[in-house]
Amino acid sequence: MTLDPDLFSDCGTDRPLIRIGDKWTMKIIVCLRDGPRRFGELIVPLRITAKVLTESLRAMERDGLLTRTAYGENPPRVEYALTPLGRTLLEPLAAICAWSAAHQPEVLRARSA
Amino acid sequence: MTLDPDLFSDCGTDRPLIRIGDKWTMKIIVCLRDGPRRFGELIVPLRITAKVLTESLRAMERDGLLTRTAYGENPPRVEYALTPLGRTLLEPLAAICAWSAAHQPEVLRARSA
DNA sequence: CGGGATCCAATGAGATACTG
DNA sequence: CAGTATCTCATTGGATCCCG
Repeated sequence: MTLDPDLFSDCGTDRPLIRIGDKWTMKIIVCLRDGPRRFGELIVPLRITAKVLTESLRAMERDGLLTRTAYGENPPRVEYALTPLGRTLLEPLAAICAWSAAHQPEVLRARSA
Repeated sequence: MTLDPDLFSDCGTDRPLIRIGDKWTMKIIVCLRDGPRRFGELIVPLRITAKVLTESLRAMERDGLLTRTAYGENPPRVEYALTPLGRTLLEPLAAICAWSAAHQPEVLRARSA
């Protein structure tokens, strides 16, 4: 059987809906797993610049994956927290992590050959 | 509890091992799911240029996800097939597809708001 | 502290033309 | 048919400086 020429026509854009494989989305999800975090708290483990972190957080906020809460204090304090929707991403994330953990050596062996 | 500054230090590179979210890898896996396919057969549903398809296939071959078999015929015939390792990617792929199918409307609603 | 503004480098990927 | 060779462009992400 030959492949359907329109096999991927229902994908909307040509990218997957959520850029699940981009550099930051999944790592941010992991960082927020155990509760809300502040901007400066996220910067440290991610080793990300403020600009890129801001862009990533805004994009995830637009998609309903997390919420941004600014408290009118001085110095300013802002907290980011996963929404229930964002939390559902933990499941496919776990599947990818499991695959990676299970097959990483195999890939590295193939790559070095 | 504050975040471990070295939370992601064991990730090797800063990218996930397999670029599971890049534009082509997963789509190619889907195309090869039901058996070997020829180069020209892959081009049609993917709507990809020959150059990019070649690059993607070579990268996946290096990682041991698929095999390339050239038959010494004229006109040339080349077939690509998933390895057992490549086939194991179908599982996390299914998890992502399930998430996308389940939550796509929700994301689109958030995005348009 | 939590950004915004600006500039810049690397990568991915498309278009086009050519070939064994 | 199954590529290769160039060229070009858009996007991502990093560096640096500045601000309320």
